[in-house]
Amino acid sequence: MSLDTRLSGILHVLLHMAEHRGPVTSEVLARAMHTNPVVVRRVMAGLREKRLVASTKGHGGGWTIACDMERTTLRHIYEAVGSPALIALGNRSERPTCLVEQAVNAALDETFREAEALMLERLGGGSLATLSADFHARMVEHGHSIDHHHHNHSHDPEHST
Amino acid sequence: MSLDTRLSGILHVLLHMAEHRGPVTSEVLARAMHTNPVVVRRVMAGLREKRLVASTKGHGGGWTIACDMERTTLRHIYEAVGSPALIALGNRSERPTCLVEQAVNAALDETFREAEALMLERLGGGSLATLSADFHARMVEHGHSIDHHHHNHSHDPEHST
DNA sequence: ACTCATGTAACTGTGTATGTTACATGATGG
DNA sequence: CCATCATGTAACATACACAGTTACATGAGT
Repeated sequence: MSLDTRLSGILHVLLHMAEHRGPVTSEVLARAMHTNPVVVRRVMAGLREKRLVASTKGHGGGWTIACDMERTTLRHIYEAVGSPALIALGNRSERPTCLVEQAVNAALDETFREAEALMLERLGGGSLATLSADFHARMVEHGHSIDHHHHNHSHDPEHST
Repeated sequence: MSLDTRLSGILHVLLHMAEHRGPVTSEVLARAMHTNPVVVRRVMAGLREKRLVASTKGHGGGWTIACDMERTTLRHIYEAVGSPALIALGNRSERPTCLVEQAVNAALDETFREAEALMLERLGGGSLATLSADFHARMVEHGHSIDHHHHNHSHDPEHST
């Protein structure tokens, strides 16, 4: 089965935005994410509805973070992209009349619910700030080498990736 | 995303088989599962390789359970159907050179791994016998009413669902 | 031999995430 | 005020995996 990568992608994009002072265009974010600007806008639209990011049009426009990164968790982001299914397995039929199927569903649903709850709890326990801090730690670990990441530390945000 | 229902379906089928004395044909199992006989054979092929079920051709042929239902766990069945992905989310790229993406992947992978481990543990903790017992308990609860499940208790296995 | 049932290949159907093109809308700057 | 830039969105194309279907070969039983 092909996996849903919207959460992964949008987190990547948000962390890049956090390193910028001004707005970042979909065009720039799309290059960092190796995808199309429209895909970025499509996913960002969900975050904008939740006021996690803001967009401005025209010259010098683009996307900016509009939330407190300390308070915003990965779960908030997950929900903003539409709360896609976390578990890849399912039952053949909900509300079956067959008792055999009811027993099977009950056993599997229990397992699925537990795993889903665990994932939501873990996502709710990590903030964007924590994630960004982890990124910075990795940067230090790599000796701030610009070659090994997509962000540059120059004072000109126009040339960052 | 559409869910993988092979585990659910095959468990349904196995529990029905457990109520039968002789072999059960793909045709009969397919009707209980509301699907096509070929789909049943396709999934059962994986179980046969693991010697969990056996198949016989010709008159009076069909599928029979070839394992100890006390010792066989849902995890064994899960693996027999090919260990499909449990988690529906993924990273946009494995082994990224971008440190931002590495940080994102690390955070998500940790969560995914934990949830996956939990699911495998739960699946490994439930046997086919337990599941079958749960089914029988449900049957008692419903006053053994034949109308509410697909299995009949007559002495003629040829007319069971 | 005839029938029944599995074994399997090949093809189709379907749903969803993703990618792309096209164009409208609105903001900025000269 | 008009050209440019960037978002907003619809519409369509693509990719992929599970599920369903058709067709036919193989082997077992009567």
